[in-house]
Amino acid sequence: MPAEQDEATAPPGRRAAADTRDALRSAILGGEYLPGERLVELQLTERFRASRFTVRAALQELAGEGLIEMQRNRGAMVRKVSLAEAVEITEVRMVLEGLVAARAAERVTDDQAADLAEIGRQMRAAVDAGEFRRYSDLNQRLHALIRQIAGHGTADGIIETLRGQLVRHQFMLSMLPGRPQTSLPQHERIIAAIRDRDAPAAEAAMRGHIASVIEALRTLSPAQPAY
Amino acid sequence: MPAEQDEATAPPGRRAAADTRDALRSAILGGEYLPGERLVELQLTERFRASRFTVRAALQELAGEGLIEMQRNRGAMVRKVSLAEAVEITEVRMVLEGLVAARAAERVTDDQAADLAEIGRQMRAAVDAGEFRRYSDLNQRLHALIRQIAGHGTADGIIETLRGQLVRHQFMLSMLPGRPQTSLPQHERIIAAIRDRDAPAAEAAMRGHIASVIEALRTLSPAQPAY
DNA sequence: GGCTTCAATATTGTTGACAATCTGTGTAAC
DNA sequence: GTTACACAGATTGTCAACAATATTGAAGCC
Repeated sequence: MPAEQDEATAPPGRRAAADTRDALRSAILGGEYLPGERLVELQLTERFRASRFTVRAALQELAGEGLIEMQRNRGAMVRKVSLAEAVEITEVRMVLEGLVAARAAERVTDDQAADLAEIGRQMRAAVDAGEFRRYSDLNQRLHALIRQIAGHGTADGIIETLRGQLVRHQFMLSMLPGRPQTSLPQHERIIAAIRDRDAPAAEAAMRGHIASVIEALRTLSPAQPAY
Repeated sequence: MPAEQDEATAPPGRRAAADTRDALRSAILGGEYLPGERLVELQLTERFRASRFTVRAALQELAGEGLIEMQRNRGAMVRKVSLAEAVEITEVRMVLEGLVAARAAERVTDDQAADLAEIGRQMRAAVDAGEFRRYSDLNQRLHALIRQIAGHGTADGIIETLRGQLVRHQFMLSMLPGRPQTSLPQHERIIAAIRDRDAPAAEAAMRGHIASVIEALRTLSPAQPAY
């Protein structure tokens, strides 16, 4: 039953709504549209080979995710996230990921604990080798695995939405010298607490980790545009 | 400049998109559409005197809020929130309101502290008088005031969204006998901690309060439909 | 020169119609 | 009696055209 059209082999004709939404989100997250940039429906129509109806539906969904802002009769633009907002968003992530870490500690299986430990080892190797990009990828995998172990759909969805709003800031963060040396032991503490099934320790470790991310964010203040 | 049309005096013609969304949300929250009930676009068109385009936009927004679910080619229905999901949602609220309470403790002014204390006194009076409805209203006002003091837009928006998903469950909760006697001292602890500018205590008190809500939720298990 | 006014243009808001898909019912074959 | 099928009705998905609104630039006035 070929109910869903294969995206790869889709003819040069129109795109489905979900495809357009995903493509536009990737373009925004990939930095092809900068914060504050206007998203004109006609242009998107041409770029994504979709009708205005489809484009508009995609814009509305992304507005719901906080990636863009829409004003009546004035169209959509990529949302600018101020430093203060970035801090707020990360504070929310801090408590949510803390909740998730605690729940992961309660539910982790031996196999999953081994997977966590393996990521921890690779992280240390990456830091030792100075492979920052690889460390950043592992960082994302670690947080994703913890969320998977926790199986907390509600928190997971919110965290994922918030993460999208911060791509630009997080990119700047990963450029900060000395971050890996600071965060590696924090990650290791998180892994250890989950392995030990110590929920309060896991929550505390995760919160401490993200609290230090917030501090680092604040040091970026000058790099932030005025508005 | 009468850019915005006055809702009250709006002619019997079409409704604006935002109005339709708000009206539909109120109808769902007010229980006029039950969980699982299908929301047929044509019916909504007639009820809200809006075009299908407008109705569809409203449905998409409410889907983003988690109030309804949309399936391709199968339309929208009011979301059923299982007990497990209600617990998850309340867990998220627990950590978010904890964050907000801590921040309120850091930022509260003397005037605001006095307002909090006044609500606390009225709560006690309402419990003593057995006025449960009034106590429930005060409960909502208390949480709202704390969030206003904190001024944490990101957490605030998420909490508000989650609250909408739980109206039905919270209604059942307020019917539980003995709840006010349990929650009143918890509320008083929260107020005292914020008044004392003790952020960690405020967070702990708020988390303890909502944790007991979660426990109460779990006792509702048999009242919950199978799916 | 700077400010207001006004028209031209660009862009978004909305509509009704048509196409695609799903759902339920009745019929026929086994 | 049960299953498979096909058809009809209901419902959603998409489109292109039209209406309403905001923006831009130039002309006129002080």
